[in-house]
Amino acid sequence: MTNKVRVRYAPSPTGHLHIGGARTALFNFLYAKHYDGDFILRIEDTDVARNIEDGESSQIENLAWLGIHPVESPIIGGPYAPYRQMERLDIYTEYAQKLIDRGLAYKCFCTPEELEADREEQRAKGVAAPMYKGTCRYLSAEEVAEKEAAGIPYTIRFRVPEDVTYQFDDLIRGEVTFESKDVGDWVIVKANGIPTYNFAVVLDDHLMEMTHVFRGEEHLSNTPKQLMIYDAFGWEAPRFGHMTLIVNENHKKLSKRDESIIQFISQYRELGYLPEAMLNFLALLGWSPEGEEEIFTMDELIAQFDEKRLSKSPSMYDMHKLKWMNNQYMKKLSHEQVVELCLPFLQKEGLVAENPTDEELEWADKLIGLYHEQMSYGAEIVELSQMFFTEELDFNDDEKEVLAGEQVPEVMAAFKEKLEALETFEPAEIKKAIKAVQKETGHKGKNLYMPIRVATTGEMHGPELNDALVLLGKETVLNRVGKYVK
RNA sequence: GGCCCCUUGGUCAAGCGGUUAAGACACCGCCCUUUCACGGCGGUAACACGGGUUCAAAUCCCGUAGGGGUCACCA
Repeated sequence: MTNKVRVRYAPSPTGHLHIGGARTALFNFLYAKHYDGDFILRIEDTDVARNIEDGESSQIENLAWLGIHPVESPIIGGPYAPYRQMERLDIYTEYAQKLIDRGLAYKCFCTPEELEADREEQRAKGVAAPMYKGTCRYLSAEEVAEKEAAGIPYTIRFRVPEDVTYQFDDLIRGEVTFESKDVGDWVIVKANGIPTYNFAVVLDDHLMEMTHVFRGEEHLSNTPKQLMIYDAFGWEAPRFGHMTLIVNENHKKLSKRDESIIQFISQYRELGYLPEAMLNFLALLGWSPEGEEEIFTMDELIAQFDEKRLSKSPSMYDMHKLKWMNNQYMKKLSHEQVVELCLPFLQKEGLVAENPTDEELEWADKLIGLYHEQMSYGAEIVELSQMFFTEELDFNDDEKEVLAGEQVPEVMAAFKEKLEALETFEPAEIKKAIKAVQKETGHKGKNLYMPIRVATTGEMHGPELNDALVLLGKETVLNRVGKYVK
């Protein structure tokens, strides 16, 4: 047996690829690649009711978009196929039977209602952590046979040993210890014959020869249950590494229902974020590089990834930083690439025609170029360039103050006059016109440029003025300037 | 509430017994730009608390407090 590193990402196809899932997949992937191991994808689809139709394909597709490619998966196949749990049911049944045969698991005929009532009762009595009280634990063979013959549905429960201490050396947290007395006999196979997560995951990880498992901290308390199964079969457990949770601004685990944060990779893709930036950003969520550099390509991440630098405390999801990160990558794009990325957003809003003429295309091309440096993500072009598409400009207090300057009417009148005299409306011409205004009125610097900028663009911060005015068009500029001439 | 994990600036985070306690995002200021953006420079701002151990503690140990996770026939 080789000791090649084998890790996996095992999503349930109950939804699309989530930030947390992507981060988990990425860290497993980086770990595998760093140690020249295998990264595999397994689908945990045992919650039949919650599976959604395109869950699996969406997971795979978005992972691929990020550049995370498994070497074994339900699509690619591999030596440990099948990679969908629902196609491995025989395996789970077989191993569950082995446990029953050895008295390590038993059939439980309690109904969900009974169990629920029991939990309620325990809680009412003030029991801190209600657990299965073991009604069916000591059923005789005859009783079991009788109930089965009567067609009563049953689950299979694991017979949790008494007074066993489960300890493991977490790659991230160090020694972690749990006591078996704190966990009740738990269900390993549901009444529908499908295994539960904590049971199936062990069989699969063992059978697929996983050497390491990096997963979210929410799984920490599942670990003792899984360890019980490894013990029961006499298998060696993989090394676990429980990664920090990604939390929101209230320090709570990101919930898929939380709408304050965009949580699905596909949504970022749709907003025009770049996969390289997302990847880079995700890599910094709960992991830190050795030096001060923060911008990394996938290959650099693979080279640098070190499980010892995985953090223990939660990472707050920082949208600001993501935008900054994406901007870093946007700036590296060529002009053509940015246009390709942004144009569809303008078209979707109806700001640029679906089938633009050459002139329209050239205009849009320049417009996008205006914002290349400052843009955080593709869709942002729409709000950034908003002033090109509205009739009435809105001014905030600072902007109104600029326009209320006493020199404004004079500057505007002069500027209007110069513009009207222009034969061509080109950046260089406009620049000259503004200079002429300066000479004529004696106003310069902010007193000169700001009123012009605000009156024409509605913003104090914006793109290169001369270029913007050209794209705005002489008529519009004259119009907007005209409003401030007495 | 039981169990488990965590605790350095607003946020992420370096630090592994001796440092003026890095860096990044955000914020503020200055410079560049006769404007803006980009960029550059600089600034505000942190070791939760209490006990130990030690010549020396952000770093090790024990408590306390706070936060989080988890307690399903979900994964």
